[in-house]
Amino acid sequence: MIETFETVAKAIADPNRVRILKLLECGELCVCQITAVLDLAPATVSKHLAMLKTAGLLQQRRDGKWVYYRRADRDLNPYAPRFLALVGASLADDPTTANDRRVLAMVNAVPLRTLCDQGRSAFTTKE
Amino acid sequence: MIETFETVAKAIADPNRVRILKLLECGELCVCQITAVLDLAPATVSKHLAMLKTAGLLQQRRDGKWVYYRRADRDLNPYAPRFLALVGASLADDPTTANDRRVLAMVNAVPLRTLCDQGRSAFTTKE
DNA sequence: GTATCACTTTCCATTTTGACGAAATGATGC
DNA sequence: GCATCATTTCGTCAAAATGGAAAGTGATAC
Repeated sequence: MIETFETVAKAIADPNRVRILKLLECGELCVCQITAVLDLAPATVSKHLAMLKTAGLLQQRRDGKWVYYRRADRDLNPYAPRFLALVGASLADDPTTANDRRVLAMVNAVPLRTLCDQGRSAFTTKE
Repeated sequence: MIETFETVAKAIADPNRVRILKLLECGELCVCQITAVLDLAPATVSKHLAMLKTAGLLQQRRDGKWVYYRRADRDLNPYAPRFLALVGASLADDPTTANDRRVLAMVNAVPLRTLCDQGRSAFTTKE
């Protein structure tokens, strides 16, 4: 019980994982899109996503080569919904959150193929 | 902002600190009482309490030699109330929480002086 | 004043975490 | 079959977290 609680609490206790949760409030995203916004190594993002999934906060869906993550709708962890609600009610006016959303808009403007090929430079070097 | 959030989230992400928060739902407690229930070194408990206080989850009060901690009533951290509510709504039927409350009852049955002198043995070796 | 007591701070050892590159996986497309 | 591509797992490292013993603080009692 308390171990289950701990798993979710620890999952929330990292700023990059919270950024991921805030991003996914706008809808599901592919790993390469999340990677582009966070500006971290793919391996790092993948591990964060795995932890959030283990904590029951996220669910996974594969579509061809791409893997999409979204906020969990079924509750695999009894504490997950409460934590998701808490994150949802927090950081609405946080600068990092706001900036991530701005970057996400640029990411969304680029086709997935281009994004995977060129990574961040697909939109940062776009005058 | 997100750093402030992170501070509280990290404070919650340790089982012993959650145990402390659950204990303090019953009312304020002296450090030696908390130490007796958790069965950890005083230095360790003190450090956990300091972290919870820094996170804005707890407040402190000195009464003579004794220092009492209680859940924060003023919000020093904007996210603290939400986290306190979340913990309050969780782990009601957790075995660790239940056992801690049982031990707390025994601790409360012993005068503070005796408890500080003898520590845990003040009630564990009471046939 | 000094001694004592409850607690806190300062180390230090051990464990855990977060990050990345390199190699492995698993699906697509030829 | 094989090559390619998005993602994951593995191995490694530095940084952070946990726990406790020892020293330090600050209040009480004499």
